[in-house]
Amino acid sequence: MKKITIKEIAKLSGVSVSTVSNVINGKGKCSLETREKVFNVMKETNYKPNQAARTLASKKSNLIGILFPIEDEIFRKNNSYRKMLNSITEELSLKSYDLVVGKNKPELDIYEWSVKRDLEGLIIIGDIPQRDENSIKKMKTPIVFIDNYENNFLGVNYINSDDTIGGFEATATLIENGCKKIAFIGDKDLESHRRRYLGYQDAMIEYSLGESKSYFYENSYDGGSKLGSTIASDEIDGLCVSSDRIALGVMAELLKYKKIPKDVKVIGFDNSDSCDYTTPSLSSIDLNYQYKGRLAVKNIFDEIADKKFLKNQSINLKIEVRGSIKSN
Amino acid sequence: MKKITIKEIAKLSGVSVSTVSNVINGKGKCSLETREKVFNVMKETNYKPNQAARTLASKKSNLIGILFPIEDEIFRKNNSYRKMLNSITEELSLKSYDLVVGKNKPELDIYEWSVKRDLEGLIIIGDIPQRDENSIKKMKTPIVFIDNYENNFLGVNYINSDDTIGGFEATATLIENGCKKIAFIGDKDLESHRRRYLGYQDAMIEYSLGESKSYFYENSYDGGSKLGSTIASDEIDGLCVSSDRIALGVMAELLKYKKIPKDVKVIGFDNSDSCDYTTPSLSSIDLNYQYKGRLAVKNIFDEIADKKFLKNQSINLKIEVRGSIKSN
DNA sequence: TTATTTTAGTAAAACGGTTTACCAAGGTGG
DNA sequence: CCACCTTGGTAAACCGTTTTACTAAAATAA
Repeated sequence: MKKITIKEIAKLSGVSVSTVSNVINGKGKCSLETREKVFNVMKETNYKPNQAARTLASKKSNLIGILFPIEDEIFRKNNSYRKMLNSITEELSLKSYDLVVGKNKPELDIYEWSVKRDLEGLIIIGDIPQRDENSIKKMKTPIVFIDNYENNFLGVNYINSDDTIGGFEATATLIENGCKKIAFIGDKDLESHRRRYLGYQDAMIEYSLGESKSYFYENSYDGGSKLGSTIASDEIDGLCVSSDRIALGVMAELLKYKKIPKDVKVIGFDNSDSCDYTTPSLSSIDLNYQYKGRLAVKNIFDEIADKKFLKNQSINLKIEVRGSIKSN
Repeated sequence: MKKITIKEIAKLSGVSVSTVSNVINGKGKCSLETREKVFNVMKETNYKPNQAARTLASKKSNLIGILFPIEDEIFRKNNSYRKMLNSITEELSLKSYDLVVGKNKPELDIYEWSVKRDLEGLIIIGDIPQRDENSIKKMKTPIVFIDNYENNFLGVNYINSDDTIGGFEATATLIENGCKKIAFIGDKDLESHRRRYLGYQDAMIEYSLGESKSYFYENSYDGGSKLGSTIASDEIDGLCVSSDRIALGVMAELLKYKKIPKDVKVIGFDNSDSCDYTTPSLSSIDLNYQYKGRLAVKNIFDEIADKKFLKNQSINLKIEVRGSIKSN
């Protein structure tokens, strides 16, 4: 069976190759009549243009790249990876684009990768090392950073969770549920946690509550667990915890001394799956990765289409109220 | 700055384009001298061959595709997605391949997608609908199925967890830790659970223990939770549970009546993150997705290189013993 | 010595599209 | 009626590689 190419289609529909190309891409002028004929032939023969040839000729690969962080704090302990990937591929598929996943390691030169594959856009999760900064600057195609707290490039779109507001809302929720002595727990080494702490402080001021003790510890279950008894003795009645992991650790220990949510109410961050698997279940702030992914793709398409794009975009966070705040 | 192509390299090193191509691909004959000269010029100019052109000319895209299940039972509640993706891209990067993620939805014709992108191989997770079967049969490039329990194609490589053995090992571990009356819990609708049940039965026979009651329920935390009190009254001392999700539900409820692991020992499947976030922590069988991903890529490369490949491969599962079996 | 093979390399034809420059025919305005 | 635009379409160049078929020179065999 002869391979069916654009030439074949041209021959079968009695027009030139360029006309077929024009029909495919909706460019140039062409009568309705010939357009239909060409479409019919394409349908009958089940012709699909070869992507490599198109890419070579037009520099349009219909491909955007993604790089995940090597050490990924956020993705390590929940399935945001999956949610975001799903929303990205969903959005891309609407325009027949595909997603290519690069291996984010030192050997990879981001710029060269993107040129080699003719990527039309790039999504990068997390901060990037200094070594990559030059690559980024050279890039001619749209770039979107997600969860990048550190680097600061021009002409690059940043998508970040609105952590400060998230911290505020989390705290406000506790207050509105009757808490007076609210503590914050977070990891000082993480910018996201520091921002959430700011939001927490804002809320305490806003609601005229003195700032209670706050605890900074490594972002781990055991870390939280170790804090449990301390918190019990500190007569805290509300806990705004900057990660579910810590929160679950704290809760497990704290439950030995106090009732949750009766004595102490707890809210975490990440809305990871584990939140549902404790008693009481853990209320949490959802980081909305599904939306982040979707937005990243939209931004890239907008920029490809030469529309204006926003330089910084903050993502609203949503609170999932569960048993650790309200018992039903 | 002039764009640097293979022609440029040829000119600068005073050889023909074909010689440069040969040097790049290590084909044909060529003196050490010219080889070095060409390499030097390539290094100086920082030349990287354009992938689209290579693909067009050679049909080698250095790209393999992956399709995740639309409704993914296994990936829904843990981060195997991430682990597998990491091991796949890691393995691919060793040979400068990239991974392209397709959106697995009805509109996607798997075969056409793979032809359009000149994919050199395809990894498909989970069962596929009948509609796709023809696509698979047409495919000329290697395919690897992971976690496909339903379809049965020739010339396709299947990678599956050895669920039966997993069920056996899980049960054996309970027995070796002193359990006598061991129950199995699983979801009858899931083939993986059914296989684990077989392994459970094998073990009970092997160790000359009468099969105790087994429970079948939907694969959910609440489902497990509802079973908790029943199990408490059934005087069970060991539980082989076919998913962490159910297991965590059971444990939460069961803890109201019994001590774990003293009175009842529990083991789950999936080794999800949540296992660490309970007291006691949940022992679990790891499904080894990291290895599955790695193996899938290796199989594809082997088949590309025309080596023999195994038609069916079973993946050993590893037990993570935690607090729900042994207290330390 | 001559015939034959090997080595090192080349020119040109693919690969399968897009894009540019151009053209003939038909319509329009002055 | 002529000059000019619009419409519908084409031929050929081009995108950046790989691959095929071929050759001149050097090495080896007879």
